Amino acid sequence: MKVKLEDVAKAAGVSPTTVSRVLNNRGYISELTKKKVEDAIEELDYYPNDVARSLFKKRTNFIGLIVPTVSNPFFGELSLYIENICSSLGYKIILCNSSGQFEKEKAYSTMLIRHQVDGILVCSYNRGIDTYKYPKLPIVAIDHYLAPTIPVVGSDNYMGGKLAVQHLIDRGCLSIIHINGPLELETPTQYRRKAYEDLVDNPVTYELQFDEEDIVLSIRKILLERPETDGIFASDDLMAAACLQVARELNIQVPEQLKVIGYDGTKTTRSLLPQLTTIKQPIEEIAKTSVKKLMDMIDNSELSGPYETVLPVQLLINETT
Amino acid sequence: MKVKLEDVAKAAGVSPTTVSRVLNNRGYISELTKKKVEDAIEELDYYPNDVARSLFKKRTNFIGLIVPTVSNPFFGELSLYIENICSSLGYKIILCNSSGQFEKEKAYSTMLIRHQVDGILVCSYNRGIDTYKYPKLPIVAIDHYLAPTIPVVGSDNYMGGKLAVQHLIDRGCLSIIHINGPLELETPTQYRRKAYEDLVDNPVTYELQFDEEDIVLSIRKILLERPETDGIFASDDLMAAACLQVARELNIQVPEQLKVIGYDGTKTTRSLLPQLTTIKQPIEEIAKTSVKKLMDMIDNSELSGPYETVLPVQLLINETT
DNA sequence: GTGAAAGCGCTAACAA
DNA sequence: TTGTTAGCGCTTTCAC
Repeated sequence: MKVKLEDVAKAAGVSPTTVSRVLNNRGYISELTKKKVEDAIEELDYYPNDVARSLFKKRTNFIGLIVPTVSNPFFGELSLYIENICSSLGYKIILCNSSGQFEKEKAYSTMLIRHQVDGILVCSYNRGIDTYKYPKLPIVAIDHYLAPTIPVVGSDNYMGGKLAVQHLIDRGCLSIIHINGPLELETPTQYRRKAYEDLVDNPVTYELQFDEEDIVLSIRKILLERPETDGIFASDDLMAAACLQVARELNIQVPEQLKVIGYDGTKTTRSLLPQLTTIKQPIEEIAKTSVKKLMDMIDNSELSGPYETVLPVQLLINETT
Repeated sequence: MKVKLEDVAKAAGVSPTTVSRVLNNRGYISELTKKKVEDAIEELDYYPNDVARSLFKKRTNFIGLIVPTVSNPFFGELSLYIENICSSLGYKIILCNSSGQFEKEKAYSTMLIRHQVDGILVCSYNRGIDTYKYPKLPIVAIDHYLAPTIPVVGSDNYMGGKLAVQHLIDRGCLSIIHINGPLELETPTQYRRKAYEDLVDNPVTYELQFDEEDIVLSIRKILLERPETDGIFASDDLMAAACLQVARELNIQVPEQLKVIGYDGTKTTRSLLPQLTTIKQPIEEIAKTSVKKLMDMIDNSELSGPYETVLPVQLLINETT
């Protein structure tokens, strides 16, 4: 059996209450008793049971984090920051990779509620999950509009799209296409797309719904069909990389014949593909802001501050444009 | 207040036990009672409290996952697979990014024990964390030797190093250097390094202890100091990418003048940098095997099967060699 | 400065 | 087929 508080109490010759007091630094304890208890804890290698504690306190210090997939550089980096910040505040992260699937996300949200998480951070793509309406459950959405009552933290997608497309135009592109990826089923990229459509005369947006290999195939098809294309605004850096790969295969010179701009600008991308011109999202700021907002909601049980927070993005000009 | 089992019982006009039975599909219940209870659950929007359940059952279905950082493509991908598999088995992941720091990892392991996790998966780099000795706590280490009693799952690092270096030799490299990164403080890369040192006449290994920007600087310095270098075996793909970047800056032609091989071969790398020749680790297999082993330990409370599992790696030849 | 007792929400003997 | 009761390990009034 695991050693429990009662065992420590017996070993120290005091009551459970006293041990609890030592553990939580609460109330008056004599130095001597404190020492005895601490020795017993040490001696028995005792770890308090946080499940029991959570049950009593009605607070778990767990935060649920729902992302499409932590293997995507953007969400991986975001998850890292979020976890780090939460950890420094005494919160733990339950990681959920929804794959962008409605059913999965729904199952995860139910699971999180049953586990009594203190709050949920959602960066996934599905609307209409009514679990999120669970009374007084603090939720912050990242870059998505989940429901009218759920606050949103994100970066300026319209501005990002505008910066990207305007940059291509400035560089002399005359036939710019826009490529959207499989993960981007809803909200945020719509603004990037809107910016593109607002700035370009005959917008052509491709929505690629497939995975990796298919993406390369699709892009090859697109470039072969539209040889006049001289600019691509990809909705994320992975897409952009696929464009570069296809261009290499087809002997299209980048940036001379074709300019490519991506989106996200994660550290991973900047390390693996430093040539890529891209729109850099303020990932750490998004993490900080969303966690802060969630903590506010947890502590005050209501939303303070703005319903929506929009953080600035940045154009990183490199060699692909 | 949250609605609890008792509320459901009252609403359905039955005892708490009966509700519990319906919830767990245990024992005999008449269809009628079952229906009444289910209606009440629906009506009240009741979610069982898994904290209470865990306390009673002495089982949380939580698995702790300790990685250096989930933002690294290798660990990001590994975490995804691990979480997916665990989720399909009814387990939840508590994510811990240790940054490879001893103190952090120690704090995380204590936290996990206090939260009564059913097991821990460790892919971090610190030895001598005595928390891992906690009685009968199932632990599986990924690619690291934590302690003699903790089983290890990993890929064949020596073979990986050998494949990489032999490939460079086969391609005609005469002056091959090896670059090790900041995250790689211990075990697994040592075998890669050993293979390198076994195969090369005058091995020169650089251990870069700094972060991103410094790495590029260091590599530039190395290449300027050793212009005869015609082959680099980097200990991971990010390092390799930094080498390529420096080569570009210095106008060194890859692969003509310099050949570069990386390590890991994640999907992210293969998307962002498909030109890179690398050693591909069987990430999904590592995830499957380590979770399976952990589940065995949880269910049988002892280790079955081999203490160490070594999975095969694969040489992916691309354009940088 | 310390202890006794009740209870957090749930489950599982054991009875009925 | 259903209910009564005790208890998982902890914290916290309240009493001493």
